[in-house]
Amino acid sequence: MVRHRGARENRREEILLAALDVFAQRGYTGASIASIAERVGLSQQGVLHYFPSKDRLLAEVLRLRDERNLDVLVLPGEGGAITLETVAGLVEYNAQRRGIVQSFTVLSAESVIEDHPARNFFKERYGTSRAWMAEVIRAELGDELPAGLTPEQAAPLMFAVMDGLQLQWLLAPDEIDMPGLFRAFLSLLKGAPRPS
Amino acid sequence: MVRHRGARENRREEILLAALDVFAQRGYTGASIASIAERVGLSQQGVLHYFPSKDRLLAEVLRLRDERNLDVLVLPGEGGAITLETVAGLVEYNAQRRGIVQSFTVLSAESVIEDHPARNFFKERYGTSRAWMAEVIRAELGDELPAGLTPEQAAPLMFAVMDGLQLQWLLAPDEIDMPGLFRAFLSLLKGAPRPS
DNA sequence: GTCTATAAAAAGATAGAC
DNA sequence: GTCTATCTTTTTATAGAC
Repeated sequence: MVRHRGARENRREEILLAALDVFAQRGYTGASIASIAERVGLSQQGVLHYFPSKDRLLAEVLRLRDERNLDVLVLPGEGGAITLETVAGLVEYNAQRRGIVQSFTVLSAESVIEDHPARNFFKERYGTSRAWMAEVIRAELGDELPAGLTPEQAAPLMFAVMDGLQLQWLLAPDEIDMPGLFRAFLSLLKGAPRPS
Repeated sequence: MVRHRGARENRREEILLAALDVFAQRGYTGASIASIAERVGLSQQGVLHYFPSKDRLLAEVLRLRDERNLDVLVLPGEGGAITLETVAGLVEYNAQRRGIVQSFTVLSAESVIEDHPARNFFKERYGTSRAWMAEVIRAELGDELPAGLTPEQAAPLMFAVMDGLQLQWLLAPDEIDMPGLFRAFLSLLKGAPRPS
């Protein structure tokens, strides 16, 4: 690890954060390396010194964002165990990080395009996420959910609700109570009795 | 209405369909007018003759796609009434129109970007959609849903599930049974008893 | 490590010929 | 109605100076 003098100990991370921001505001296709460079006071070529291409920059941005989310997901859990409450907490956290949510929403949807550099990342990410979410659900609610659902069915629905709510919330933050609606969905899964 | 001779009675619609296709494959930002033009055997300027700008082209594409969906939604309903079964039918229909779904997924997510030309379209679209969906739910399931949910809460969840499942399905069609999972969510809403 | 210079391609849009 | 020509801007990326 090479050390540099001055305030700029880690330009790389600085660039990654700026890139996440710009991708959020313009999407991957719409973002230019130059605009990212501007944020950190570099020239376009200065950025390309750290990341050989735009594709690679995106790849590393996604890895960073995943690490951060993992932090939020795992840290509050007791003993590292993820619960449905932890997940609800993540949604609450997201409701206060519009930029992060927006970057994720735009990039994941963009990734369905053929040959998109992030396509594989998101495909695998959803695959593994569904797997551990099914286990979280099973551990907490058992094998039999309301209406005969299985944890394996509930898991993709969970992420669908999260993603879909994010989209509506980004478009109309005042109309959509994202955490509240997510918790409403959770209570549907838990089969809680009506308060009547 | 001017009439032209030959097979090309309506170039405009031809272009709109091609544009929908290209937007699906590359997103709005990533799509070029030239690539759309190529599909219909025109030059870039040939397309610009019918639509003054890329923004306007997008606007008309979205209007077209909405009309089509409305067809699917309303036609099968008896007497024009939309039911939850009609909505499930729409999801089934979508599962066989990957291109359409992809264009919607990419464009709607892109639209959350500031100053995106489709932003207002989607914001209003979701707003009105949630309103009529809440009424559809109320008409069919009444005012009290499982776990104390209201139709006004269920409506955004419904669209969230639809959109979120589309994303996962586009990335992994073999892993995600989109219509089946949507029906599973519906049964959750209906509070159907477990088949045990 | 960061810059200037530069290449090479592609984009949206306008003007005007036919 | 469709084209060629052209303008202007922007893009990613390379080469090489300091």
